[in-house]
Amino acid sequence: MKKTTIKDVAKYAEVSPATVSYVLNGVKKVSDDTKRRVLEAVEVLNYYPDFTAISLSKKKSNLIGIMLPLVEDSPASVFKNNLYYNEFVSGVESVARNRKFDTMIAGVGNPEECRNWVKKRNLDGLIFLGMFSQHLYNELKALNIPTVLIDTYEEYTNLFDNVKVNDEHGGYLATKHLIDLGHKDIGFVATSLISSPVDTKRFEGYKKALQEAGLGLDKKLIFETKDITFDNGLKIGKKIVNYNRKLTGIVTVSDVLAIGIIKALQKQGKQVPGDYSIVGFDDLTISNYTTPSLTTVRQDIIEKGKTAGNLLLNSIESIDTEHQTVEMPVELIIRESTQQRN
Amino acid sequence: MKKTTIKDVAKYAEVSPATVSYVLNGVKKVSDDTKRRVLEAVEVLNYYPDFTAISLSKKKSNLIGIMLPLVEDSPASVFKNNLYYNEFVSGVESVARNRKFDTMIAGVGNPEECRNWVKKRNLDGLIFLGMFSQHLYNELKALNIPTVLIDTYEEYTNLFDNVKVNDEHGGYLATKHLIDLGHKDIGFVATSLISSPVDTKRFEGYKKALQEAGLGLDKKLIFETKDITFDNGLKIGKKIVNYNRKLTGIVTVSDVLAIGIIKALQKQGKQVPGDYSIVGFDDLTISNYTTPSLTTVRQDIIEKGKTAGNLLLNSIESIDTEHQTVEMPVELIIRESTQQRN
DNA sequence: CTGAAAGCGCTTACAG
DNA sequence: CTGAAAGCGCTTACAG
Repeated sequence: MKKTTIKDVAKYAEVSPATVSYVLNGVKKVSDDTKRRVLEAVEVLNYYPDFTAISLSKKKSNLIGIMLPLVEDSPASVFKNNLYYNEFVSGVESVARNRKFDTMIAGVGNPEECRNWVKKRNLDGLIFLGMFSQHLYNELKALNIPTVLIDTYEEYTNLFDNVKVNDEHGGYLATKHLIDLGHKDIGFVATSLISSPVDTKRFEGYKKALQEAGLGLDKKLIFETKDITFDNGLKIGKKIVNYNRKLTGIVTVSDVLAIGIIKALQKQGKQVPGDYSIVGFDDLTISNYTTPSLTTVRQDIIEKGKTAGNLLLNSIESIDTEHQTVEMPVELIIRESTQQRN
Repeated sequence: MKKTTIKDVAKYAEVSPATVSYVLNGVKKVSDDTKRRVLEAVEVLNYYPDFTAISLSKKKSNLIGIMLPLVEDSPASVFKNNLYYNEFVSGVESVARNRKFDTMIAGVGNPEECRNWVKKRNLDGLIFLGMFSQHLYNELKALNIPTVLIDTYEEYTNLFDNVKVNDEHGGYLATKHLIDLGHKDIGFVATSLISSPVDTKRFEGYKKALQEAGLGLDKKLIFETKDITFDNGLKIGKKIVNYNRKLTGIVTVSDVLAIGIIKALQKQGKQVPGDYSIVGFDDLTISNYTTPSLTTVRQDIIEKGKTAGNLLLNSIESIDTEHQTVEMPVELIIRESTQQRN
């Protein structure tokens, strides 16, 4: 079955291919009569323009890329551990689809790889999910294509569009909630306070809440772990059970971590929220599934993806010309993992 | 920064663009000396061929598509509920990447949409995740591009490559496990035994195990629900608590359903596995996170994605010319949601 | 308002 | 072994 091309349409409508292109692109004033004939031909022949050809001649692919950190040579494991990405990608995809863009996903190992990918596929724009080296951002800048960064606080980051979340407020809400429930010995679990600006922000909120309540900051109550995995949550949970410090409330930087901690506590015969009240962060779909279900700071991740997608597309279509930073709101969702202190 | 093209390389190497193309494609015998000069030029100029152009002239895009059922006009909600898809897509992506293909994801609303997408983007192959109408498959056949179907049992399905799982054996393993633990009153929870062939197969396994053990089949112990969601699990769980039939073991067609059921049982003050032993299906990442963690029939979903990807790419590259059906193995993973009957 | 022609960056018979 | 030329399916100054 031979593919219908613009020539076929032109022939059928008895005009030139150029004219067909004009009406399809809404460019120039084509007479109504001609327009009608072309549209009819398109209809009859069931014609759909070849994006590859359009892409080549317009130098625009209608394709955006979402870059993920590459682990073990494939984004697979990232997806497996980080339920968060999943929903984010869906959000982006959904706005892209509505605006006639397709979206591709790729893991980025090194800056060269990223650049090549953009060149190879003529990507119109990029969304970066996760943290990358400054070197990469320099490359990006040189590439000079619309780019939006997610959850970055680094300085050189202002050169791009940004979507982030009110992390400080999130940390504050979680901590305040525990304080309101009567907890006084509240721990904070994060990946790394120095290398993760996001966690640092949340920590600021934690400190602020403590301070407001006249509670001191006990450095012994701060737990750091390498990255956000269930297993790391497990480890911290075990540590907490045998800890030589009083501790009844735990603020966490991620649901997955919180779930791991709860699981470990339960295994050691502890009750949540009976013995420990725990707050997560993100409100993943699964936070509802666990027992106890998780009290958490919700960020609307799909909405975040949509926002990033719209920002990017606006920039591609020159609707917004200046770099913007959008901060998404955050909300405390109270479920079963927290309760009044005994 | 102007893009480096094949002409630039040709000029630098003092050959024709055609020759550059030859060496890059390993076609025809180019003299070693020429080859060396070309390769050097490529290196020096940091040249990467434009896939868009290649795609247009070769009529091959090095792009494969994964089609998902479209819910609410976007695949977003599908992803949100079906943690399964997520891992599958990662598997496909990972083999595609290794074989120099990129992969795109799209929701498919109707057959036309699907066809247009293939034409628009010159997709080389398609993977279908989920169930679609026979009408769609007819369209597909007409499109005549390599296609692999996942988990289908319908007859017209033999016209394509297939990847499925040993569903019957899975149902058997789950049921046998409960029987071995002393359970005699074992329920079966599925979506729809008539409209879902996958569930029917698993049900066959369930029946077989009962029969082998000399246990009768009680139709009152079969629960059907519309689709696989946590909420539907919740509903069935509630129903089970107040059921007028003895029931201590539950075989389920999905982890998400099982988790919902457990949650509902726990809410009503029941113990799992104390009062009920429950077996899931899939072994999603999160099955480890719940309390109790889930005994389940594991299918290696990432591996399934990889298999589908390889099948598709083999077919695209004419390595395999005949339609194949691959059946993936299944394995019982015993965790905390099942125990000896009291 | 409409069309001929050149161009986007590659590939591939064909000729030599 | 190498290259000139036509072609893939579009778009877009430019001319009329």
